[in-house]
Amino acid sequence: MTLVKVEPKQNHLLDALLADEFERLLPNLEHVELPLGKVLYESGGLLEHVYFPTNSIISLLYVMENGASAEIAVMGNEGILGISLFMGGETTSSRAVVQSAGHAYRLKAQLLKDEFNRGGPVQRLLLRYTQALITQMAQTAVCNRHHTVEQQLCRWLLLSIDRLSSDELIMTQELIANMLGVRREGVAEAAGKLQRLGLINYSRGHITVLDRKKLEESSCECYQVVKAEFDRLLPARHGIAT
Amino acid sequence: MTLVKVEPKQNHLLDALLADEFERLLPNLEHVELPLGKVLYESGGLLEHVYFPTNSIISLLYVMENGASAEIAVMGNEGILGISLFMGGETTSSRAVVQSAGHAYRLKAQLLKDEFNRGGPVQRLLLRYTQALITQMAQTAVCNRHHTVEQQLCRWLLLSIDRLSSDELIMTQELIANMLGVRREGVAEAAGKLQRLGLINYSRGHITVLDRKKLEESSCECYQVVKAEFDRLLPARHGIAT
DNA sequence: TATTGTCTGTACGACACCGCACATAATACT
DNA sequence: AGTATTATGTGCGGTGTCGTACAGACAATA
Repeated sequence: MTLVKVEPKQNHLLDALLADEFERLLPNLEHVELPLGKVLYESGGLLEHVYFPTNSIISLLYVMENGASAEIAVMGNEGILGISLFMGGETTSSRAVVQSAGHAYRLKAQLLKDEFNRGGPVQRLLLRYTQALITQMAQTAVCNRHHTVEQQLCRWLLLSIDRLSSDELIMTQELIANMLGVRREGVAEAAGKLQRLGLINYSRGHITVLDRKKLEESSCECYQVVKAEFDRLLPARHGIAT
Repeated sequence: MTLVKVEPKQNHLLDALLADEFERLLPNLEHVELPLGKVLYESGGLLEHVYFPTNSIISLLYVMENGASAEIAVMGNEGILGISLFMGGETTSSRAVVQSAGHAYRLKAQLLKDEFNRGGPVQRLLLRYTQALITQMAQTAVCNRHHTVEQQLCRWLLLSIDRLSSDELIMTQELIANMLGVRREGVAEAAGKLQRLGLINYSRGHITVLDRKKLEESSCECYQVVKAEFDRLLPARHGIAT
């Protein structure tokens, strides 16, 4: 996998779409840079573009009245940001934040909506992705209820490196805490333990996954459930078929 | 509102669908009884029918490997059970259980799928409902992270009576505990407090909401967020328009 | 080099919830 | 009526997380 060459192929969903009649939209794709922390959608705001991340990660974050937050879902090069556009809601009650800096292709909202409304394979693929996203949200709810910070941290790290095709993350513990909806100290404790066990290496905002296998073992079942569902609904990377 | 007369109108979504070209499906609607605890879908199983609850409530429940459970979403006379059918997944990783006994109309899976694939207003309405459901799931995730059992119990009671158009529930604390993913004792404690405050009346499986207003005040913001989103996406009850 | 700001590690009491055990109360059964 | 079953209330120690506070470590900059 070439991570240097930047082209639409780097987003699997976009790649699959382009393989089909979606191709005519290619000139409308805009390659944009997404700096860490940038807010792409604000809760309740209008969606002007949809985003296909390539080497970036975007978090859907819900921010409560008292300022506390929790991550709802995360999307990277496997998906698209902005599903509420074609789902008919036009807006969401959550915020979209760049969790890992990188790039994405973006497309004017109306163009994607038109394409979706044509029905056919493009629509089916987008809906399948949405279903995968629903599974992720549901599992997040379960995970928040039953699992420890350490387990959740493992799950979160795995979901992140999967979407980066890399084993290094640029991410402070403070930010991870915001995502998981826990205290920074809780993340520090859990991360410290994982580091002592040799699963990861943590140093001032740079996390490196050293032992992916053991990380999966330390994670709760939620990671596997979500991954399996994504693999099932969005197999390989091409072919909108069916 | 006539709760005695049983007809498709008693499900708002179905009602809206029937108002349109969906009418031809009327003879295919089957009126079924849903006893408490009946499992309509099992995790990973195939969906043979979709259900439009009238005076019943259905819970989407995720059951973990160790047996612990958590409610993902709840649906009543405002919605439909079986969205993963037209979303393309065919199956879900959660279980659908009757949380409050009653009735529903059901329809063969293929018939709904065909109707959905025609596109147009029927499809748009089903997708808008799905988006509302997504909001509910997302809010459940947040709620599980940040709110107390007491707050969640209030939210849960409100969501339930809204879907029954009644102020009485038939539901043991044990079952509520399963839904919320907490211990029965936790529910007992919270319910006891609400009862002492005069908000509800609890007696061996019969809950009566006495002071709905105060119940809303004791609930977390999650209830209002979900309700507002349902009202926004599925206004009034008729008219598929737009 | 020195200083400042950022990131991380650790400690302590408080609190919510858990798991367990058991007592009480209401209902169903015979 | 008496008995069994089910539903609910309560208490206890244990644990995970919170809120707060603070100290150390590293990085950037001057």
